Amino acid sequence: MFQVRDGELQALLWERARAPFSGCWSLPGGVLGEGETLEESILRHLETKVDVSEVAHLEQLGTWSEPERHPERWELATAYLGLVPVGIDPHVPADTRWHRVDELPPTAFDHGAIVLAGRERLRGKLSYSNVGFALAPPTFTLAELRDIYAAALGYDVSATNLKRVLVRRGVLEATGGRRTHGPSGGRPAEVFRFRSRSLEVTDQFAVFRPPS
Amino acid sequence: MFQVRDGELQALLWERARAPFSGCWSLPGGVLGEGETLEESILRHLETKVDVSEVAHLEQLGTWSEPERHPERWELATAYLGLVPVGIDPHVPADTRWHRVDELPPTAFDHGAIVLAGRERLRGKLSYSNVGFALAPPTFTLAELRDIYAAALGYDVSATNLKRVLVRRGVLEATGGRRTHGPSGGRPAEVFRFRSRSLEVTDQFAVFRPPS
DNA sequence: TAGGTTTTCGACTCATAGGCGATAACCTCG
DNA sequence: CGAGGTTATCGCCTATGAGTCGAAAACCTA
Repeated sequence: MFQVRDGELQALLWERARAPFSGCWSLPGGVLGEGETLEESILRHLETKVDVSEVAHLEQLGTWSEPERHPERWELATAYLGLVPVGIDPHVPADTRWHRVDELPPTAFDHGAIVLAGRERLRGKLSYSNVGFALAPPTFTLAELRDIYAAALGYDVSATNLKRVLVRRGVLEATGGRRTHGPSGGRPAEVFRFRSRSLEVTDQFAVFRPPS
Repeated sequence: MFQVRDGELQALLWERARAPFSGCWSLPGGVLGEGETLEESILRHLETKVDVSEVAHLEQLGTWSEPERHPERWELATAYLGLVPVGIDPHVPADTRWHRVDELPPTAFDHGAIVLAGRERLRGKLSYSNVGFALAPPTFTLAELRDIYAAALGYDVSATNLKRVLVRRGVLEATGGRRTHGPSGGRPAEVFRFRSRSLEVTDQFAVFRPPS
């Protein structure tokens, strides 16, 4: 589970009280039940940590199978990538905390590598899809969206260019409203929203394609 | 396993002799052994069908977990995408055949959907990576490479543009050799090869990025 | 109403992609 | 050996999308 918090990309982890990896931080999840779908299972285990209705996007990341990943048992793990919009502060249990992806604490198993794989997946999709909807609140100004993209991508982003690109692609649309920033004044910003709140991929990256 | 054969993208399938899905066509694979990596397992099962040293690229595609996918048992499947270069004609058992992905025969389980998911993954990566190396022979002319791309992508491709794009990206390089086409004459074509024969992703698709 | 602040717009440059005709370099056949 | 056919390649053009930057717009406070 990823969320942009305090201007940085953070991941939800819980601290293990028992061996193996006691004291290390671990991804939320658990054992797959018989006759259960992987996605059902993820949501079932997630419910013990957060309100799953706040998860705006969920997709399968991959399956890790190295036998050494677990010191005691032979156990595969299928990881999912989940995104929570900014502005939501889900209630989490005492052993569970958000951690900056850039400075992960010691992690259990291969969970550190899985988190980094999830970040790369997210970064790629931000460029060629509308996944941003799952990180952004329902409506937002361009400055706010720029900060979200910058946090997730890890580098500065120009608000001018971000708007042009996303509007041209039909990903963003103006709500018509305006919002003023704070006590310091400044021109009120236009308020935008994502046209769709389900994953859509930009087809423009199909290269070598003759314009039909 | 995909290969471009007779100018079309084809997938390797074997015909089931026993229930369930007797007479339907099935993906090569089998049950994961204890303490085995998924990739090791795939290669082990594949060895009974083809010479695995001819597989130029192998990557995990995803894990399918719907309980209804198997009529008798509860069974997950992790699928891999493998690519074999043109020109190789691996010896396969009697029950195993290549099938055009565009006209799949009746398939067992959800294997039809898995094949189509693999094709989409391949099509995407052809645009933003050098995966072509795994479909092309060691050296080739541009006309040959164009035909491979056209077969995999499903639409015509211009050789002029293909060369320009792949050379600019540093994916292709000329060997210096030339090759003449056949009895009908014509200017001899330049011979190319892929600069690298392992997967490399074009970074140009990271949009919103200021040129550092 | 002046000055500060933030947002937005427009003009420009740049890089990559795609189209098309011209030319190059081979063949075969008379 | 030259004419005509065939295939490959190159050069020039256009189109499109991305990135930069400065100017103007629209708010605030003093």
